[in-house]
Amino acid sequence: MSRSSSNRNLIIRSARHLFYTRGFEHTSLADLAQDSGVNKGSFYYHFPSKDDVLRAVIEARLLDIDAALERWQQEHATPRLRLVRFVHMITSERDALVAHGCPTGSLLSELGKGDPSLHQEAVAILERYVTFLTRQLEELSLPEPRSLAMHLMARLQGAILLSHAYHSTDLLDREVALAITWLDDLILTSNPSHGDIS
Amino acid sequence: MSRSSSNRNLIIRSARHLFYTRGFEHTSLADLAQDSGVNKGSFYYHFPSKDDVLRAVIEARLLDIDAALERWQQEHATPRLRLVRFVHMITSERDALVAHGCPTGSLLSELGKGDPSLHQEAVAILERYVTFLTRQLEELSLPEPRSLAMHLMARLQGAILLSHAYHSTDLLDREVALAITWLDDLILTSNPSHGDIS
DNA sequence: GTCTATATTATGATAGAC
DNA sequence: GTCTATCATAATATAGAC
Repeated sequence: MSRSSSNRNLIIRSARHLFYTRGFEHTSLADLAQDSGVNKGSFYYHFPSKDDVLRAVIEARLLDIDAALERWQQEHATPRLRLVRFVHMITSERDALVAHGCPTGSLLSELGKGDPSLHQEAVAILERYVTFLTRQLEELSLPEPRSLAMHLMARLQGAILLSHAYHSTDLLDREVALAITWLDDLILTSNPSHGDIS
Repeated sequence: MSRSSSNRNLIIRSARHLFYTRGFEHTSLADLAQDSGVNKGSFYYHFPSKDDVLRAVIEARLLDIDAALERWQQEHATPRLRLVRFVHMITSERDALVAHGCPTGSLLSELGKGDPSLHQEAVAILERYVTFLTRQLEELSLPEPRSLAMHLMARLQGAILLSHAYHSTDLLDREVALAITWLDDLILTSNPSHGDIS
């Protein structure tokens, strides 16, 4: 890997972290330069604008998400287990979520007020998860799987928002447990045969 | 009402609108001056800083919310009807919510990354609603009423976030209907006597 | 209380040597 | 590809006349 590609990656690495913890607008190029160790002047060699750093960050997240979803698809035998694995992602990230909110949700919220083109790119992240969830619910032969996927996403996004507002991990844990229960009820009442496999 | 108080109110009025539709950070004092018709120079006569304009906006919203909750308390005979009235607020505001998100949720999200003291003031808005919901659920003798109130808030916040992201009123309407169903199930299964009153 | 400047600072972005 | 220096602008905030 060439030096330039390395510096480019260092910038993206720092940007992922800072855009999440401080927000996109609140992170200056100076912050990024300091955190990454890359000189401010080199910046515009790698990216035409600050917006494009965000685009690169979103692209990097999409790659990570695709890899994770693919992994879950392989590692877990049933759709139910894959759904549970998705919800448990929240438990494993709980501290960061309570401290800084959901990376995707915050981005959506921040970009919702600004550039529509950037907002669309943030929606693409959300859509990756929704598509994954929809596929699992479809495999369970549940009716209107996409609406169910949206419902699950909405519950979790809301749970993270409130947990962040109140700085409460308990609240987050409770909502995660409720979501799992909801999922199980959904699966068992609609198609009992899926219950025992998982 | 003196001239100054009028201008102060004009500023707050514009700020409520612009902070909501464009976000706090994205609204400059120049924007505020233009929209309100109040000269930029007069600004610091009425407010020590831009942050204090936001504080005034939050205060104004708190007053409005308290008035609305009080009204609902009077106008609706049962806790269930008050809860339903709360959820229906979302339906009546649907266009703005889909276009700009939830005023409270956006503010929480934006301030979560910034000044902690301002963030706390935004949480106070949320808390007003949560307290109201908790009281209604308490009157219905439901167990852990505050957790249930948080759950309802989380669902609705999440629903608004996704509806805004996807610009979908249908999604919002579906989630509102689900929330009402959830409420009714909750009330009927836990204490059937409350069902017929409403 | 309101208005016309103006100070100050931060930030995204550029120029050009190396 | 990287660095130093600098520009241009926009935004918060202030000074002071009226």
